[in-house]
Amino acid sequence: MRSMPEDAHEVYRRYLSAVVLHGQASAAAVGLGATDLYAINVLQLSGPMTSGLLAAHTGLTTGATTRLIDRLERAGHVRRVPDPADRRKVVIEHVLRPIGVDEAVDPARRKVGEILAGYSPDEVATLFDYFRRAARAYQEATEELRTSTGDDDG
Amino acid sequence: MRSMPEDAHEVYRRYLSAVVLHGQASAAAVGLGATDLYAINVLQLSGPMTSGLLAAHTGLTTGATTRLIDRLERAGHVRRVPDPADRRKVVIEHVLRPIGVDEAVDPARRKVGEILAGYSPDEVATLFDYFRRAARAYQEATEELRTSTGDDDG
DNA sequence: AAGAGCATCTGCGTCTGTGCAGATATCAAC
DNA sequence: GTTGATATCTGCACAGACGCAGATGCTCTT
Repeated sequence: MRSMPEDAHEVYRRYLSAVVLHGQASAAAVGLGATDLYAINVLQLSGPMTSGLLAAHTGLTTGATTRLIDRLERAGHVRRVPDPADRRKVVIEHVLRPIGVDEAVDPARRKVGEILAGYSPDEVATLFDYFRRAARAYQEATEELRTSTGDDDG
Repeated sequence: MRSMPEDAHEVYRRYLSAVVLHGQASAAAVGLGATDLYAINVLQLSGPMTSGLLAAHTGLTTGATTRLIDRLERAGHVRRVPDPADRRKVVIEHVLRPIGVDEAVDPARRKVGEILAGYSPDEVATLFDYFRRAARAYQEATEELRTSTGDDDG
């Protein structure tokens, strides 16, 4: 705690804003809406899942989820894969290289790559350790959010 | 480069997804839409600005921006402040403690705080150095995105 | 093989967000 | 003080996304 900079709060807030802002901007750049981006992130994080499970994760009804998947599939972001074990189910897979997403994200990726290249191996190890831990922390925090808002409120 | 872990790409992708996902989830938890969140992030990053400037930043028309500000102001996220120098202008200020945003973000903040507390002072310094650099990098990348998409495409 | 239950899809109505164009208030120049 | 330009706001209409409820196809039990 005491080792953190004075303006830690502010620095971190700005950092988060920048990351989220960029995420949205890149989504908008390839014609994605909020829910669509949300769903793609869910699929990236948790891996392929059925339509119903995706509905539960996003908090949408199954009907709305079908439309969501329609949009994503039409845009080439996901793929419908029939579940061989249960032919009623449809597994939604995130397609890693859709239309222009990589190109949209590329500038940021290159910039971050350059930044990371400037650190020593030990420092890079620290950073990636943080990335792993923070990813899990945010994932848990997100689930808590969804739980608390999805239960009593609409 | 060579010091990065094998799965650096994957780790970082998951990290980014988690952060963006959490950003959207917390926004949704307090009833914010995509553009609204976007605008708030812009205001957090770049500070108070006029309605027209915000319109330029978000890529919306001035009319849509007025509505956007209406929503944000009604929800208590921003405040309209008349510009004393030019009474035609309205400066939009981000209000730091709106309704339940802090509470929504609190779980994540606490988790990240605990993670950061586990690092040595040197490591924390490295992390915050990264936060600063990365924030700028993402900000620049976002502007590049907006420029390339806002020019020729709608 | 028949019936009950589950997962996903489709039709329809509603609500929100956005663009467009004109209106209003203010500033700058003469 | 008047005129032209600028910044923001308002009326109207359209497009997109969502919920609801019924339909379809599949699975499991009997």
